[in-house]
Amino acid sequence: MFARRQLQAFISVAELGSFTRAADRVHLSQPALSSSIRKLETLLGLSLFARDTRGVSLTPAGRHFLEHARRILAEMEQALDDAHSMAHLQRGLIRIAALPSVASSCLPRLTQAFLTRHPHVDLDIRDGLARAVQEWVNDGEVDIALTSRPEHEGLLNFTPLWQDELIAVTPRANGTQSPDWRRQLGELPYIALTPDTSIRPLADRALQAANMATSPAWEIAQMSSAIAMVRERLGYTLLPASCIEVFNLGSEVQTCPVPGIARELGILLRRPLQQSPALEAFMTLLQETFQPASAASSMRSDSAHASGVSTASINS
Amino acid sequence: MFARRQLQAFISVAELGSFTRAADRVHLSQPALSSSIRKLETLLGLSLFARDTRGVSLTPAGRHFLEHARRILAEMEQALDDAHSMAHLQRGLIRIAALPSVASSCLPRLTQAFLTRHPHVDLDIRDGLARAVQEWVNDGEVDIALTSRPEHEGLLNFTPLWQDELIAVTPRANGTQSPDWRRQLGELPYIALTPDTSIRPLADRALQAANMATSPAWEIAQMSSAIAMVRERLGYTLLPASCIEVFNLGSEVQTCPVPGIARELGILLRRPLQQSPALEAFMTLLQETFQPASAASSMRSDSAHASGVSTASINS
DNA sequence: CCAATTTACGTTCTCCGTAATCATA
DNA sequence: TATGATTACGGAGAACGTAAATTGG
Repeated sequence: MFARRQLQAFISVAELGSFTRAADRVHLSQPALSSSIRKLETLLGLSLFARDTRGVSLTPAGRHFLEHARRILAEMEQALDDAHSMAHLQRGLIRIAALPSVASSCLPRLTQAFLTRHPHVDLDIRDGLARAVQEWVNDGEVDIALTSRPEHEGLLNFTPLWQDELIAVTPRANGTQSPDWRRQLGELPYIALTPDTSIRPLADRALQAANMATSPAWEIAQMSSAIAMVRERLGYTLLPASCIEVFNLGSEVQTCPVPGIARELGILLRRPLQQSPALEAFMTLLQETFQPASAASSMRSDSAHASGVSTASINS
Repeated sequence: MFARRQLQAFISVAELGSFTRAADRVHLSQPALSSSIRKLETLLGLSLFARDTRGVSLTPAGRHFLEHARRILAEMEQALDDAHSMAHLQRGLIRIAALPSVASSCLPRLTQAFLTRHPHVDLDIRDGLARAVQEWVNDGEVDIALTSRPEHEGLLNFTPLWQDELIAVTPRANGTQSPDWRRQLGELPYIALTPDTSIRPLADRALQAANMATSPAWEIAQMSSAIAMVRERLGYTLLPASCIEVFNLGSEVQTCPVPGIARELGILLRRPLQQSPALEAFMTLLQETFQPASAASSMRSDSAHASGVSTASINS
């Protein structure tokens, strides 16, 4: 009851003062419209129109109901419009969290690409250290995060997309460079990032694997600070490769890849997945960016509804 | 689309976070509810819920639509309530017009009786001369009028209910009273009401039929003024019988019925009839008051809908 | 007789419940 | 395995259109 067409029919009859013309406007046969109005009257328990062979006019109750009907219909139309706008990405909001390294390397490019495609969707981006990012996803404060794999997934769902190699950042040596990164370090102190970063456990593992001391001489939160200390020859540090293009390392510093150990970066979502069309489009962009060739390996996208409603899901 | 139950179903699922429990609440089988939600999603073109084996949760679009759904549903409920209140005479308004003679004689009693039956219905009563009353009905300013029969009915519909006899109001004679009203008048001047009253043409016809002069010595708008003039022995006047119980005639005045000539009083409506339940109840009261025995002569009341919607009509 | 609405009736589509299937913890 | 959602399918009911009847000028 109170279907949309029924209300439109009623309003049309009220406005046109004629069943015949109203039936024409709402694309219904005149008897069907008559029956529809009669249903409405039965439902409400009173007459809405004063019938006369020469057209019809509203009863007082009908006039009163007309106001309700207009409000209901307007609200319905707006709900439809809103939903369609969202579905067609004419509006929407994605709250994105990212590690600082991601936020300062590839995320800006992704953002730019996404906004070019969907200029009417708002992006809310915040950056933070791994632990904070994980909390945001867990608490539903953000819809999606680009971060490292969490230790315990729980309700979280991590999909790896790319790997970030570690590099050793050392003061520039006077002699020739050694291809072995461990030779470069010599007896320099270890400038570590703080334990709440995603780099720190990785760096420690790399040092351990190389039989080197993991006890840091310094613990620094910001990568830029660590680099500055290296420039002053206070020690060496291990950073994600992506930071090379982010920071101005300067001539006093040289870098050397640390093979074998890499950081998994990817998408962190909370289950159950709250798929909005905008988020879906963003994940499609991620997929195209990081897996341009294969579209069926670890990312799977399947349409659910014939009418364009699709539920893409990314699983590891 | 956007049926009431569908919105209730959606809201229930959103609130309970479970199809099963929501199905129980809205008295639907769980598959039926699932299908109903699916229809809604197809209509809107997006997913409203993030499905998970352990319950469901709203997507951002779903959260947004929930606000719309609540507003639409609330408006629907209120429209239903309003209509039912009107239908059950828990509220309503009747705008009534009446001639001064009616408004000061039988209408107050009718009003009292109606308000006793239906204390929640508002009555808007205005009195005026015949011409004005007719205009009000014609312009839709009132819903019903208790007045005399108009000269040209046109879109108007008059149903006679009772007759108002004419009486001659004369200064008290010293000698014995004559049974013939014409003897009482002697050579007294004629104090007439103004031509826009319904009495005047009637009074003139009565005088004409009795071969008496119809040229008035005075023309007065208010009956009370005419009576006061008779008390001063300025002449005689012809008034509706109902005014006897309205005005304090005093001992200086005596009245005498004028047989044969009577004023038809009744209901004046505009076509098409705008039947509200309240107006219908009022007309039922009129019918009972003026035709307590016969219910089928000139007043006909027939039920239209099984659900209590009835369309009473009064035709001559 | 004409214009407009209502009634009658058959077809089609939708809604809904039962039963079976699927997915996940 | 147990819980909860979806699919499959069949019947009851609603929506709709065509055609005939009704009403009032």
